[in-house]
Amino acid sequence: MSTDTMTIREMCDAFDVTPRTLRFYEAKELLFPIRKGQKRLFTRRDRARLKLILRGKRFAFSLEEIRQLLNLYEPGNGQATQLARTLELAGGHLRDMEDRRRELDDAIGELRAQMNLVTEMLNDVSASSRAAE
Amino acid sequence: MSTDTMTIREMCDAFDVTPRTLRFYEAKELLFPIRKGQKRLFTRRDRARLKLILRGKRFAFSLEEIRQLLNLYEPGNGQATQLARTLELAGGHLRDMEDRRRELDDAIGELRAQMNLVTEMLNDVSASSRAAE
DNA sequence: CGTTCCATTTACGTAAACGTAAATCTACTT
DNA sequence: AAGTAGATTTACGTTTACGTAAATGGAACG
Repeated sequence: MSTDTMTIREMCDAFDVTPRTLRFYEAKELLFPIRKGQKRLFTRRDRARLKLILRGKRFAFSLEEIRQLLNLYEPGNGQATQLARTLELAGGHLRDMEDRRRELDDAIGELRAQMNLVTEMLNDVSASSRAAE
Repeated sequence: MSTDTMTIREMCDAFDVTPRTLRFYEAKELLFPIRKGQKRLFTRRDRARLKLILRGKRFAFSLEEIRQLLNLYEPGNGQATQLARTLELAGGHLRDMEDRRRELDDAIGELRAQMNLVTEMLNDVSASSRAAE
């Protein structure tokens, strides 16, 4: 089987980010690449986390918010009270995302309506230009 | 009928932003409040734009991107070529938002799955603690 | 008329998220 | 052994999106 870990350059190519970004995320404790001598090796876990990080960014979550949310996806066999707390947080996050989904649907609907208006305006313009010949 | 315009304070209360933010958006040409003497008066148009601005921010658009997108909602009776260009831009934006919706749906699905896992873990923990009595 | 209360202007400050340059370090390669 | 090509470290720089403080300007109130 293949290496299962990726170098920093492979990561950059795969996710379209810079080395600086990956090191920055590591410094912020969002990623935990292992070290082979001096160099970083990114694991499957790092790749999963990076995917979630980039997704979070597209929805305007700060890196600090993302860092906390990442724990929801790795609730490392804790105490019952800890698991319950995780569920609580996840529930709040879920509601947040559902709200965003509604907002996004609204935005899409409004944009479509607006595009229809513009299309009509365009038809009118070209119709009147034909009539003027 | 009532004034139809709002003071800066009324805007701040209505949209939960600071005066600084509204002046900043005006400086960036995202809002165009009229002036009554020294003071700003925000119109219905400004309120519609602000709503779109805040929405855009929640989806990680930069103010500059938002400024350009705002024009899609006010295609001021231009030339046919101009309207066509607007439609083009709007189409791109629409695809972008539809992509985001798919991504958001994925994220919601994954989070729900994760919550189910945690719920099971929680059940197991409390079951084993009962069995230990 | 003096005070109080906002709004405005101007300008410097700040947090987040990296960019970028310089020096060091390996690891090959010729 | 010398070169070179990529990775790392360190540290200062930059952009975006405002925050914040100081000075100024009406206007409304007692």
